[in-house]
Amino acid sequence: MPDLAKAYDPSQVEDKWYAAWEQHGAFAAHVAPEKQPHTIMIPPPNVTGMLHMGHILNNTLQDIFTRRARLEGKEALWFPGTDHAGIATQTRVERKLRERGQHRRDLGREKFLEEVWQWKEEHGGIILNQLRKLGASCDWSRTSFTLDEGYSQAVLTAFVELYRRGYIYRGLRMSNWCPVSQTALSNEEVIMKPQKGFFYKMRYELVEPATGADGVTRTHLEISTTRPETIMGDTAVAVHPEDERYQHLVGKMIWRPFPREPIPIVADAAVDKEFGTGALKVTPAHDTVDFDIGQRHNLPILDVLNPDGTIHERAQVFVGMDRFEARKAAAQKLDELGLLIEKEPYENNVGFSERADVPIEPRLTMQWWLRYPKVAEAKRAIEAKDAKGEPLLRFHPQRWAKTYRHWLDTMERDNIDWCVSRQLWWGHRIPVWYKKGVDRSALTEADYQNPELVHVSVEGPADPENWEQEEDVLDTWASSWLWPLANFGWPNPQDGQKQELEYFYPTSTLVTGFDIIFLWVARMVMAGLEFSGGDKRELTDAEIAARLPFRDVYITGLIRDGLGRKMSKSLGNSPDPLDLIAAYGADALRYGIVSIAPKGQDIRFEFQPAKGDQAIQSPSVELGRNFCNKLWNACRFRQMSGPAGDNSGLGQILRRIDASKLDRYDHWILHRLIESTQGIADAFARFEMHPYPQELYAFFWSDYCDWYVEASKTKLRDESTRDTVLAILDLCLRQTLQLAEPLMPFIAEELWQELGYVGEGQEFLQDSRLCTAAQLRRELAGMGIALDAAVAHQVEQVKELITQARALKANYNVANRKDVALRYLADDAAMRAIVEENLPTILNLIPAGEMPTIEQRPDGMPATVTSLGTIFLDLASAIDVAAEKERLGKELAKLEKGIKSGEAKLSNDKFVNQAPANVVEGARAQLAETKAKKEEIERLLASLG
RNA sequence: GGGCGGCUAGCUCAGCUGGUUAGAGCAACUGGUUUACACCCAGUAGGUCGGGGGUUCGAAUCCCUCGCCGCCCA
Repeated sequence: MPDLAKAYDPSQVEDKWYAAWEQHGAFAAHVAPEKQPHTIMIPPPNVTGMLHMGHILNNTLQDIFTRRARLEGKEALWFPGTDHAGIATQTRVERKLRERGQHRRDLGREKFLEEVWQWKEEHGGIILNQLRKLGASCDWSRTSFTLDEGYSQAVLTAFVELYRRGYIYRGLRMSNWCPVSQTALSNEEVIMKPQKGFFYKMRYELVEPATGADGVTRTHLEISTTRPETIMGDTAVAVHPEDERYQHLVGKMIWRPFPREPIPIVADAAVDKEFGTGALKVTPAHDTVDFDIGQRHNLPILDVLNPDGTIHERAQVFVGMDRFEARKAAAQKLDELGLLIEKEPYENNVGFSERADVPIEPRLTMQWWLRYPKVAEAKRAIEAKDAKGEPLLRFHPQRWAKTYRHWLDTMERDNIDWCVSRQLWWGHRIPVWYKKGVDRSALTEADYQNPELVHVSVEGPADPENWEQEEDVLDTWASSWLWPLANFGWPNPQDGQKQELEYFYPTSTLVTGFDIIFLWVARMVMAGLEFSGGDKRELTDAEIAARLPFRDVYITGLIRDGLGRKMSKSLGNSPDPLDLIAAYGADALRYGIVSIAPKGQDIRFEFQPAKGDQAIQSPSVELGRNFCNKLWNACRFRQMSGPAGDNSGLGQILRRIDASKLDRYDHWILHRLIESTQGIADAFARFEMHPYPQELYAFFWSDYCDWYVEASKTKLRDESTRDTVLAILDLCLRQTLQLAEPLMPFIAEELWQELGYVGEGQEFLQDSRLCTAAQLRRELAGMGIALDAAVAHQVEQVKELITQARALKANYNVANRKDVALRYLADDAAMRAIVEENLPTILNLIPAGEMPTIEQRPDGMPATVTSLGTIFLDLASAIDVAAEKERLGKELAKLEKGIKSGEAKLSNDKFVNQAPANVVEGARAQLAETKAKKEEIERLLASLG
């Protein structure tokens, strides 16, 4: 009796093995010079985050790459950790304080940070434990956090170095301001969203009426805007210098309606003549285009908004009102003044704060800026080729390199700098100190270089009592861009870390979503190029290759719901992955998510939430669960089929095979095993994970279970072949478990242990080594088993014959009769040999009671024509001649179509002469086979009268 | 406005540098439980590969063009 239960139950298996792996330090990686390193740095999730479907996909893939590398004998390190997520975490703690009626300023900086650390301690480990449920084989002993002591040193060092190298400056510039978080943001954290609003057409009164070239005298100028609440900040009206309608007005004054004040009309090429009325109200404090116009015309900057988005006293009207309330109020006031012409519905793109999800305000603020280093080198990384002709930095799928490239081009062309300061407390405080009493807003560029006034260092000034530290902290991405470096102790490696950095860096593969190619991937590349190695302005290709933080970037798609919508909390269309694990098991979820993840495309994940006592449901995860169960039961069948043999290694299993006892099926399944091993290896080499579960499924389910195991049942009853067949089953299962382990580690481990595959001195499946297709072929050859592709092809023909026979039975409604009598007719002796040799198996698989070979075509029997000959179904009663004729007629038409196309091709001299010989030969062979079938069907039809 | 994708069976997608008569899974339909698995087995049906043009002996595949759909950057 088998030890295995009738159905696979992941709950009995998963936690047990994860605990065992962790206890034995199975995922710990060490410097091992004799082995090739394989390193993956986890994209650090937010420390207070929760696992969502995106994490499942992303981390399953990382685990697959890591576990596969282990099986290939590499020293595989998957480095885990979390990100302090400045805005997100601070916002959550502030929300908690608000519930207590407090504000962070009430506590002061230090006390507030204590609160955040407290929150981090309570909620910080959750997501990492969730990853354990998924089976993630991270080296947890290394778990890192971007605000750890050592990591912080690295972040501050990077800042100080960049400052020293001249990449960092402080300046009053237009930046993206989030009125909710009350901090500046970088361009990359602003999401453009189409927003429904109104386009207000209004008129401003000219101080003096003016007569144009057309002789018409105007008293007003029409202007359109989507933001009337900024009228109070207008310091000019601008028109295009070549706009004939307005040329006579340039240089004149016009009344700002409220507060009523004359402002100039200027000419500026930035104005779009075609847009709206072609006249633009200029609010330099609240729009980047307007700011630039203001700079060109020396216009005053009148900021009428408070940091929280309410109206400032300077505006004189609507003071204290929220900006959106003020918009309505301003429109109404325009109307009251008779200045509003019309208000039409309008949709435009508005920048939203990624975290707070509110429209950002372009605002003139003092911030710290970083000129991106090594932009040219970052571009060369995808262009320069290594010795094998591959790019130094590879994106998978490759097209994402274009996106990466496009962003770098824009940064370079438009001189866009990175705003790295944040007006937050949770983060790395900028390591800059100002001499007490210094007016910071008055500091010049030269002052910043004067150590008497400004101190920049990691340690801080020696006399801190005389200095005040900068209040701002750094953008979280300005810490995570050092992730691959800082985690190995850069810039001050402690004991042993120096070798670690040398060994594990550059890392192998980065797995991440396309949405952070700019935020993270490109910046990590630049940080690696700038810091991994000495201070050097320009790098050679070899230096780029050595400094890059990773070689391959695997870009995943975005998970959407069944309707194609982005998954979000507010829509409630995102399943809790832990519910799915509870319902189906982690392996099933991993299988399901990888099998629906096409290359780099968005992924639709269908599911039905739990309802009543009905657990959560998902078709793709169900597929994974079914596959697990199939794997389980195939192993269960193996246990039931005979006593266990020595399975402790590939060699031990091979020695149990008697090569002389192998038949066509054995050759065929071993051939397929090698093909699948190769197919999966190819998928890994190309970084295409979609074919991986498919190949496993096709081999294991469709070939091994549906055909080989079924065929082997006859031979298992025969004492003379039994041991050899058992050894082949063991061999196939062993290789399958190894191939499946990266995808489904839990069930693979359980079955590996259960079937006794654990080798001498080994503990887990991961301690074994995966044979390549070539090695496997060699090992088999070493045992006198030379696989013959022609023999494998014959089995495909036998499969076709069986399928045809089954279909014939089904057509006559005797599909489930096992005792039907068939007749077999073939002129070709070779064909007959194949069929007769395999007859017991064939009869078993059809199934049929008998199928003697006959010499004469019998009358009155329905038949089917296969590539190995004709099969007749002997029905005791007369057949339905009309129905049989119709069926054969349809088949005949299909064949004739094939013949027509084949003949057309072969009668074309150009095809015969120009196409490759094997293609022509293939066409000939197929035509001959199709013709033979057709002729046979014609004979059958004739015999029906 | 600039750029990047997608359009193949009812649904989700494979079909890579052009080469046999276009595939898979799911769903549908028919039939099945004598002991690996109903989380199963066997079978059936379903596509003029978004439209049009071109290159070629040969196009789902390459080129042009048009049409939708999605995303990114302005």
